[in-house]
Amino acid sequence: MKISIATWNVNSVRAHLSTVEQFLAAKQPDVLCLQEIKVTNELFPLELFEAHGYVHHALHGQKAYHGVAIFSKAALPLEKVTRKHWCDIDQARHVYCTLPGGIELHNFYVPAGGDKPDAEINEKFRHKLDFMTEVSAWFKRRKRRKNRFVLVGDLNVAPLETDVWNHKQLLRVVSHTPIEVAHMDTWYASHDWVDAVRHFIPADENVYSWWSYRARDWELADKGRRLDHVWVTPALAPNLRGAEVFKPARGYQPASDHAPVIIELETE
DNA sequence: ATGCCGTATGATATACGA
Repeated sequence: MKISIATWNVNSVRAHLSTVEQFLAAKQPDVLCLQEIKVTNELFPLELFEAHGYVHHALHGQKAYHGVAIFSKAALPLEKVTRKHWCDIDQARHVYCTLPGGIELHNFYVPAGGDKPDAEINEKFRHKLDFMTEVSAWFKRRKRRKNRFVLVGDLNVAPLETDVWNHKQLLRVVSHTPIEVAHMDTWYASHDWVDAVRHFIPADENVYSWWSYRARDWELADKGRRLDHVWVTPALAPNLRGAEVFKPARGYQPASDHAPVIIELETE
C-alpha cells in the first residue's frame, strides 16, 4: 500500500483553518503532521479534520505556542501515541505513534533559537542545540537495523548551501549557522537517516519550504529556506516513491509562512 | 543593522517567530 505523508508548520491551526481546508481538499494526504498548532488539545478544532476523513488523531498541544499533531485516514489507525518532552522543559514539540506495518512516525518542532547564534548569551539558541543533542542521543540508543522510522517536522535548520537563498549571507543567521548544521549532522547520523526530499531532488538544486512574511512579495523575492524535513531510516529508504514541497500552499490566503512537504511511501 | 509581517495574549504593548 502506497501512502502519502505531509508535514506542515501551520502557524496556528485556528488562524489558518480555511487554509488547512484548502490544502486537505487539494492534496488529501493519508497522514498529516502539523507543527505550531498554538492551541491546547481541548480547544483543537477536530471537526474540520474529521469532516475531511481524518478520524484518527494524536494531539500534543499547549496554549499559545508550539504544539504538534498527527492525523490519519480511517485505514491508518495511530497506535502507541507518545507525547515526549525534551531538555526538562514543558513544551509540546514532539509526538510520535505507530502506523500499520510497524512504521514509527515522529513529528518534531525544533526550537527556533532566537536572534543571536551564540549559546553563551542566548538561552534559546542554547536550548535549540541541546534539543538536537538530546534527540540525537536518544535515537542513537534506539538504533536497530530493522527499525522502520519516519521523522518529519519543522527542524528549523537549513543544512545545505542550496537549502537557503544565499549561503554566504546566512552563515551568521540562525537556521543556517555552521554549529546548527553540525548539530543537525549529528542527529542525521544518529540513525543513518535518509533525507527523503534530497533522495529525489539533487543537492545542487535549490529547495525551500519557508518564506518570510516580511517580504513584500515572497514569491518574487524568493528568499526562502528549507526548514521542514522528512527523514526515513535505512530500512525504509527503498520504500520511498516521491517527495515534494507543495509551494502553492504558501500562496493561500491567509498563509502560513511554511509550505507543506509531502512524501510518498510504500508501506509493505 | 534594521525593518519588513503575522499570531497570541487575563492584550490596547509585548513576546515570539527565523
